[in-house]
Amino acid sequence: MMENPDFDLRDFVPYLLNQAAEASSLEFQRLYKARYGMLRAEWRVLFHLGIYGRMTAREICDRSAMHKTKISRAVQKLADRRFLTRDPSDLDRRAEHLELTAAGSAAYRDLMAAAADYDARLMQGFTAEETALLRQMLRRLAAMR
Amino acid sequence: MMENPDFDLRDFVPYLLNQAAEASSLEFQRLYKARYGMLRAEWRVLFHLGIYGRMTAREICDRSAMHKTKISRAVQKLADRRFLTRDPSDLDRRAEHLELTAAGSAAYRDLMAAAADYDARLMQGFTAEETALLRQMLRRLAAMR
DNA sequence: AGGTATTGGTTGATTTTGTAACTAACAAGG
DNA sequence: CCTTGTTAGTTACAAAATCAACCAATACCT
Repeated sequence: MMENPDFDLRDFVPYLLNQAAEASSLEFQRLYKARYGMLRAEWRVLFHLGIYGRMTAREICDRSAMHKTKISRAVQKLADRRFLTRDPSDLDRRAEHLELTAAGSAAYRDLMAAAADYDARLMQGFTAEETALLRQMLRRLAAMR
Repeated sequence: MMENPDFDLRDFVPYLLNQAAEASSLEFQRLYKARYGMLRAEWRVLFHLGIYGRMTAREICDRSAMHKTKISRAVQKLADRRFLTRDPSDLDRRAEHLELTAAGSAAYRDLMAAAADYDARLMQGFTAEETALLRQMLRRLAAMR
């Protein structure tokens, strides 16, 4: 527990991360909200299913580190909008396999393209090396939980 | 709007930022919650007043990019706990100058030391150069809003 | 001065999130 | 089988965030 009298809270990494996360999410958030009326949890579930394909809520939970109630509610809304189907598992009748419908898949591809575009814009002031290092550091920090 | 068919959403910077922000905030959040029963908004107001000294809610709002209702409620709670005093401004009678009390100041210094410590632990797997670059990039991303 | 717009700050209603408790299904051990 | 423990997912309730409306003070404009 060493003291550091020169520490400036404006440099506190969790604080900076939160500021950067909020600022960088804002515009994209408006996009999926405006286009599909989605919340962040819904967008995340959508994109997990888009990337990994058919999977259960539990698997999304493991991979995304979202809380299971958030996922449960997001899945419900996406199912209401016919963006995904729920298919009870034969092996474990508690679990359901979730899978994007054609509409869900289209929304996923649309938002994925928008995200790629947005990401490029966001990072355009940085070099490729800086961006790669940033991603790598963020992944490590995220994995520390 | 150029297409990038190779883009992986797991590399989407806003997503990584959110994951890293959440993971890195978690432990520290528990600390100020346990020690002072504070919410994140309260801790932020506290530390803005600790850093900048006497200032109004509006100034905190500008500097922190928190919503004014969150600040208003955080200020109320901190005032209830006698962590700050509210002093109506002479120049503008709508505004109040906020200032930490001795107790508020002590809490600030305590948490500030804990933050410094936590920050060091968080970044100990990275080089000083990497950490400096990370901070710099986060500041730029945060300022983009 | 008088009218209108803007600003600092608060409040209440609505939405979203987090916490716990719960149901139903499975699993392991005897 | 029967008990105990665990797991997938949902629901109910409490805590918190967001949004719109609001009040009072100030600024702007003529």
